[in-house]
Amino acid sequence: MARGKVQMRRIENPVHRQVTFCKRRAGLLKKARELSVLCDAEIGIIIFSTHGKLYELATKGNMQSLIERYKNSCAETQAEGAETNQTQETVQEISKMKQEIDLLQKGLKYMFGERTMGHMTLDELQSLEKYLEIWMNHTRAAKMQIMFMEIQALKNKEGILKAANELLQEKILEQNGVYDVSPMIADIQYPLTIHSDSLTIQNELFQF
Amino acid sequence: MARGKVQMRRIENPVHRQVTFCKRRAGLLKKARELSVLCDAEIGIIIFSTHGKLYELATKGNMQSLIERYKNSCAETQAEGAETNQTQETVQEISKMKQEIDLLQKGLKYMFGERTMGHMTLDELQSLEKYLEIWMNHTRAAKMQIMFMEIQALKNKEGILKAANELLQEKILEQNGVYDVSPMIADIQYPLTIHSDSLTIQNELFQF
DNA sequence: AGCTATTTATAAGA
DNA sequence: TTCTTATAAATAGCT
Repeated sequence: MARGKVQMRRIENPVHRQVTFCKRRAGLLKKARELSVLCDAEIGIIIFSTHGKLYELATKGNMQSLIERYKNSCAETQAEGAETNQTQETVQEISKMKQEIDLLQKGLKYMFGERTMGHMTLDELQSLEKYLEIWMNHTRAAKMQIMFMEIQALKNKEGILKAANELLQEKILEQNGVYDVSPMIADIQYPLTIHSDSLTIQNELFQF
Repeated sequence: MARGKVQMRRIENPVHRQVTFCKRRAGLLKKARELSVLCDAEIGIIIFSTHGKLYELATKGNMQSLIERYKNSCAETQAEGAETNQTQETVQEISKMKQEIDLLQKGLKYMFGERTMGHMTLDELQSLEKYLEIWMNHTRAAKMQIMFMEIQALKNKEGILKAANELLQEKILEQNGVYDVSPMIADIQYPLTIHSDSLTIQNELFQF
């Protein structure tokens, strides 16, 4: 496209190919981001280089949620058993978050649109993004703590229950030396469905 | 890119946006095919238009196999359930975070200090803070998911243990009708100390 | 990694 | 949609 037309076939010179890969890859991802912004589209790109190195882009949310959406959109219902229930509710949460992200993007455009964005280089924007990220840790930390306490409480509960189980088993063995109770735990079916109450914390944390 | 520079923001005119979407989508897919041929790369593109219509491209094989390859390639990154307990590392992480917060505050002053901060009202700053917060959800979401899975796993464990307890208590009552075992749980001391291994998730979540 | 001469992509208009 | 065309972007070949 410059200094000579290029033939649409695999570039045989490895150095030349690597350079072109690098340049065009950057160009492709830029174009994708532009299309996403200009036309409000959700775009995901996965690139594997000749030697298997992965490059990816997901313009909204993450690649995982995009792939989920893709699979849903393809209507290829793969019966994967109970594990699908978990991801399904998670996907719902993610789409809810996507709405929040859209809101933000509009907000940020309002805040920065004409004032600074236009005068900032890509490097500056990347730095800004990093600063914002670090700053938010401060705000998040408090909310995170709630979650850690929740986890801790659950782990404590687990410990208590395990100890109780052991004592109860000992008690049984005292009373009946030959009866083996350990298979009892294995018999209890593992509950895979995420119950709505387990998502309460999530909702609280995303309210501001 | 012709007959006038275009601003990188959502095109508000729906007709204009649709036309641009159509043109740029074609351009993007063409670029992807070119890159794939020239550099022998495997490329997959998924595009969802504003109204959810799906457009896709997979340069080698089909999208399904590409997604499989993608997941395999990602699997390396997702270290699962590595709960190594190291209180020292946690402390180091916290001080590292404090440094990052300081860095950020300096960075923000640099970014906004003389340019816009001085011209922003308190209301504007508060709005800004809120927007930043919402934006960060995007980045956090993936990490949050790990925590929710952790919580879910613990709740499942709890459920199993509780059920096991009940069965064990029933068993005891069967064998000894007068012995009351319920106080046993209350007798176990509640562990208030947060053990270091429960903070491992925190470390992972604050790494970028 | 930068630098241009060219080729491409595409915004606006028809 | 599709075509045209003036212009903005991307980038091939070199350093």
